[in-house]
Amino acid sequence: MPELPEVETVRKTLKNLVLNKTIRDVSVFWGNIIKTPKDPEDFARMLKGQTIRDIDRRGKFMIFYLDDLAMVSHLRMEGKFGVYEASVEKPKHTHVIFHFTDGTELRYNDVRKFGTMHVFQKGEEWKNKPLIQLGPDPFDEAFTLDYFFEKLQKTSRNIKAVLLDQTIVAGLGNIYVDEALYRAQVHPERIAKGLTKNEAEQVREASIEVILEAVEQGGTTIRSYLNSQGEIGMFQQQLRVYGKQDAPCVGCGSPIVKLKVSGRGTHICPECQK
DNA sequence: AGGGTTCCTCGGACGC
DNA sequence: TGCGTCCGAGGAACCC
Repeated sequence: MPELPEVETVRKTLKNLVLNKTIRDVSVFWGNIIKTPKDPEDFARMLKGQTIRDIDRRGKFMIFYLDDLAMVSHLRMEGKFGVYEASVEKPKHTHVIFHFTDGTELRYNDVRKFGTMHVFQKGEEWKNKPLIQLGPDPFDEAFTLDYFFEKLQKTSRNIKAVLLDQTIVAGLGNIYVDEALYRAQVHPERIAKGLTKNEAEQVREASIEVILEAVEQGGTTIRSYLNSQGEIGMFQQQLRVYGKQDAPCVGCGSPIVKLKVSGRGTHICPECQK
């Protein structure tokens, strides 16, 4: 499940592979992935002849900058980008292919078909969904304690739901929220407005710390995540609660418990998180 | 405002 | 034991 650290790792590895390549044509095999413009043929027409100039990222979104366009891509659960020679056989679940003029192609593969792509004229990407409402990255200087604490005051949702809300802070998903709340020793079902300012700061700092460590480690590979060079991440070795149900807590030895919070599988140490 | 539903496929669990 | 069936996993848009 690509969250910020996995998307950042994909961004870095993919950038080396596609920079300055020119799109000759685009094939879309599953149209629902293309959200803007609505018609996949218009999407393909816009991209033809454009050269990839940069790849940026905000939260879990990658932003491909071309000559005149910005392509915003979300991998959701299982989306993957890879660059191949056109002669290499196309595997199952390849839904979009960007054919380059040099005989290679950028392929988008996604078993669940949940990923999305939007193309805008450059500059329009921040004025439209999906980027317009996105909050800051956790390590962005805009993610201050005052900002975060004020957001917490305004909602009766639990703290886990708030951390998963991409309009508040962008990039945390189920894995890193569980890890951050464990490190902050805060129970995921705590009502956001009930946290003290000190607890909010613990949560904020733990979120930043977990995300930075995971970026450093090239992300977390659970089941299927690989970067664009086919390499796994290493952060799964640092996980303390996610997927660790029944294992002893590294802090106190009590068994890690799995429960459901806001409809999500959630992992906690019931002794350490209050 | 916030909870429920939807998208989609696979693999693991379950039943016989 | 082996095979078929069912359901959970999950991010975010959309609906009420």
